[in-house]
Amino acid sequence: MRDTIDDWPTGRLLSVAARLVEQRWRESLERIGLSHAGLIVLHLVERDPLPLGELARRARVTAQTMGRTVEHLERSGYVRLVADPSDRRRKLVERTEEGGRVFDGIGAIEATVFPTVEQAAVLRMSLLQIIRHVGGDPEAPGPDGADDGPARAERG
Amino acid sequence: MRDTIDDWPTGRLLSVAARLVEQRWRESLERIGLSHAGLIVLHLVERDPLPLGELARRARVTAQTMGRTVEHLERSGYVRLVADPSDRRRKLVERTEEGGRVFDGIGAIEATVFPTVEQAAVLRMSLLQIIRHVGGDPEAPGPDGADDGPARAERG
DNA sequence: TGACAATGCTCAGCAAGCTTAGCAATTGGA
DNA sequence: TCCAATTGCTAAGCTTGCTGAGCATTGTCA
Repeated sequence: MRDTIDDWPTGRLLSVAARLVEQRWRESLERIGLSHAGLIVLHLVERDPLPLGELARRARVTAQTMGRTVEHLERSGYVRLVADPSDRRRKLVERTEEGGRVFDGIGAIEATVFPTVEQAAVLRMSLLQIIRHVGGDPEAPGPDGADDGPARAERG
Repeated sequence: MRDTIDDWPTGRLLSVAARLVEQRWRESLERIGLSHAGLIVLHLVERDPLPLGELARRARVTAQTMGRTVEHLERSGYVRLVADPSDRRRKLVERTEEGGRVFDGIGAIEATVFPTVEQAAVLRMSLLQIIRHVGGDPEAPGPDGADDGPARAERG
């Protein structure tokens, strides 16, 4: 009875699948100096600049992690940090032209990176359920401010 | 039109969901000095000791990463490293009694950590599809040796 | 047998999660 | 007005992914 992955708990399958897909992304992204985390940021600031903390909330990571990811993006020239005149504690993250070009070119390969699954819609729905259940819903505050609930700080 | 997570690509949802679930695990595991990665190892060596490389293949991580995870487990006293007399390059990873006790106590909380999803069976099937598609099937060699395919080295 | 390739593991270094601790700016109440 | 709490971000340190490089052992073949 050779141990087989079919018996693994779902949480473990989730971790492994996510890691493998992220790795596959890395293979596509590394040649343009972008990471999967950076890709998410470029996506989030597609329309308007956002403060660092708001980015963190939306991506469900801590402000510290987001700070470092943005720092790398900035070094690559894909985003720019702008001081918020209305609140000097804040730094707004803004996409550069180069960042926009790179991001727009990526949409095409998105389909080739993520493998085809039979019941994709159900998969999406399940993942959203998990995220909502475990991670809360940090999108309530809205893009123009961050006055509402903390992202996932209810455990600190 | 406030940006909402529902529009995110599935790969990104997968990453976020996996991370959130892993964090929840950490909250339960940290008080006993165990990590999610360590938990997987304790699971894999439940029956018999396995060489480090075989563990890496089954968990779909690199040998270096597995080496470090096992090192931490060893420091916590949950596994033991035994030299393989038949191949002195190898180190067999073996669960200690303490490791067995801890692992057995964890099964109970497994259900409380992973949230309930409506179509759990479809979710599992989808995750397995992704893993098989992206990560290959490194379980072919069998537990008593590692003579077959490399885990995910076809890209090196 | 002796040289070369393959295998198993380790070391060093990077990215991206996390935590705790801390500084600066803003807000709010006495 | 002024002090204290809150908020936004940074610093330092840990784990776990990764890569590339390197050492020891084993296997293979001339």
